Amino acid sequence: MWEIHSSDKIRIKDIAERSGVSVGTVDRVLHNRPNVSRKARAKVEDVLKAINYQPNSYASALAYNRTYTFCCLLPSHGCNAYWTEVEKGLKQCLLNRGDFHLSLFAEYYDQFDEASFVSAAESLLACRPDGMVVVPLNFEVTQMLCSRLQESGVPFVFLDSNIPEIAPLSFFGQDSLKSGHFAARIFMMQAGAEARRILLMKLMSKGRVASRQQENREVGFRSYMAARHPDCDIVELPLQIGEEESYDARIGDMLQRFPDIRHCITFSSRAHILGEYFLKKRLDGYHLFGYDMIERNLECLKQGTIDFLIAQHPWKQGYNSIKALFNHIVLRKPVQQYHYMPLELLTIENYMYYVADEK
Amino acid sequence: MWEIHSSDKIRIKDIAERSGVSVGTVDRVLHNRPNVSRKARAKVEDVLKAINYQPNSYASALAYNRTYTFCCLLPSHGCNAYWTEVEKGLKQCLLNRGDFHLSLFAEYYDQFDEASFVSAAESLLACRPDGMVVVPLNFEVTQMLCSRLQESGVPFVFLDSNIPEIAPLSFFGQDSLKSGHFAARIFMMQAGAEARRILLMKLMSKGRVASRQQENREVGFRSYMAARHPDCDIVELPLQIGEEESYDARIGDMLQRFPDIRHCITFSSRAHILGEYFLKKRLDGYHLFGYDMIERNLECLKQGTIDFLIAQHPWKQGYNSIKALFNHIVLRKPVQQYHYMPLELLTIENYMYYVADEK
DNA sequence: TAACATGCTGTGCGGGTTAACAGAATTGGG
DNA sequence: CCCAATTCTGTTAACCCGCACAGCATGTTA
Repeated sequence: MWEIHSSDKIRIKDIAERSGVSVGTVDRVLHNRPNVSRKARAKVEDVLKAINYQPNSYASALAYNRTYTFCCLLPSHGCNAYWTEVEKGLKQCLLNRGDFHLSLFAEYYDQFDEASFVSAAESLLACRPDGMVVVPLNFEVTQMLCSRLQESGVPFVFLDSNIPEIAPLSFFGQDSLKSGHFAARIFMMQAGAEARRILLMKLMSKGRVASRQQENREVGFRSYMAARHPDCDIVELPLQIGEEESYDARIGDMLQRFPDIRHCITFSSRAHILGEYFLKKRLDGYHLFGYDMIERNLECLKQGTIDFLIAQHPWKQGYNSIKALFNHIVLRKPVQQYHYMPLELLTIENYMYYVADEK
Repeated sequence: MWEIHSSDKIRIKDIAERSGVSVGTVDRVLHNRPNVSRKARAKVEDVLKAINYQPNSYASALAYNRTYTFCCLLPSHGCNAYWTEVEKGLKQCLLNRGDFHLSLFAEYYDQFDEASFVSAAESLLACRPDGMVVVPLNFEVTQMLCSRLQESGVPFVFLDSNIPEIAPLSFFGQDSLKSGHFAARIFMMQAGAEARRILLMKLMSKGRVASRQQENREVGFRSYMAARHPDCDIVELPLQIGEEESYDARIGDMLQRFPDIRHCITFSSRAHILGEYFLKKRLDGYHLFGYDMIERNLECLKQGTIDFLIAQHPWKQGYNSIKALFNHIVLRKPVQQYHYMPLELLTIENYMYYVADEK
């Protein structure tokens, strides 16, 4: 019925033929070398525009015989499964492009220490990168790094959270506001419109909400609630990172104080703190909504103490960040500016088909 | 903090060095050529196993200088958006591999005419394919084609629906049973446990359910319902393909006959038939659950007459099918046997982040 | 002394890059 | 209008790379 051929690919030789000049002239046009008459340049450019020429990237890389250095600046995370997945994605993308000479350098910063961001950035700049993946901290320090990158013409992409004013080459992450909306829709559908009180667990660090994502999702969530369920009381349960031994008591207190609570939600990736508590205390009848497909959350999902998770596709975020830099810098292909991850809902019925990574 | 290099790649020369033989011997082992002592073969194979050697695919393809022909056998579909997406995925994957010499031939068959399957298969076999993508019809005719492929050692993958007994190289599609489960969970969460009657719209063709997917999803759905909501009455509304002019009357009849129905579901991709009816008649207060992100369903989702869709990722199914054949045949890489698409729930809040395709 | 095993060398695969050079076309000045 | 100087253009060839494969001389074993 139909057929296509990948070798319909256009070579420089074909362009030369179609524009009635020699390969030498085409080459001069492609590389902006001098000694091309206006007439010849126009003819070649016409053909180039008409056929959207994509040079054979392997052959090109082969001939250039150049190495590229990418750097990435991430929050330090220890055993945190989320950032580990991001890292795996970054590395996998690089290794998948093994036919090119690529290097990837990474540095970590402390999310609650601006100075560590600056010094990590400094040591990455010393690598003279051709491109960079940055997980932004606040505007000031991120801006400081990025303006230096822009000065030297080094493209960079933002991962996880965006700062549009700085205008990265590309952004990879989730739309936190919409994510909060979506969570609210599903959460309240389960709770039922008649639910009068719900619990919001917040993961804190040094007195502040532990991540910007958490903050923004909550904003989206609350805007949906204000519009659709204004009478529903949202009880907050803040838990400090580092004070794990106090969690059980604080959760117990809260549930005792508000015995009508049946539905809990968190915008952090640690729904399992509540899930494991329910399991340990053999509490039935609680419903729990959380974020991120990490080991401990998955276990709770299987056990039935977590009902819903929203996946963030950390692996894909990492993979696609490097892919964007590669396409832009090495292949000189155009790159989309915003890449929002899908808002994927995971339950006991469908988690097994959530694909974290493609080989 | 860490660094990796894609050019840590191992070459044949490296293997020769590490196993203490010459490149000639490594070559003989790699290609199962004769004249290699048991001792040398063992040494080389040890190294190969230890480092998981992946030859440079481009260099390899270059040296082979071979062209590969893939064929695909699909149901004919006219303007049907679903299969059009599958086709786009198939083509894109081929074109993305433009540095190799690949051809793709496609033939269509009539889903309700076994003879058309046989004759389409015949004309594809005449192309002497190196690999094939098949959307199975029933066991008999599919088996007939596949046994001939197996005889001549031509690998094939199944797309959309699987026939495990025939043991394809790989399968790409959704787990219909689990999909029905998942749909039931979400659907009944919205309907509420107190719902006593729901409507199930079934798309029919020549007196039979129009697709196997539809059938299997319904099985999954009903098994969940039987277990959790045994008292809920499932009213069926069969609509014949080709009798579109009768739809409105039949829907109207049914809704009048069962005025307590508020929640409707279909396992076909044509939820929009109901959605557009609700819109046209300005009926409010109905809830609708369906499948597939196609134009007309999307419009209903935006208008609010469809609440939920489950996406099937047709583009990815097509893309990954060709990718699997390519990896197996050209790159000689191992291929996973089952590839179930994620069960992704789409709503007005998150549909915009459903990514149909990557460039 | 065969037959087998091994190391070594060389060639081709093929787009893109780059440079060198000869010849053609154009320009500018007398 | 002619003759140089300059600019442009086509041709050619070397090179990038890892892999496939063939040929041959030299070992090694049965």
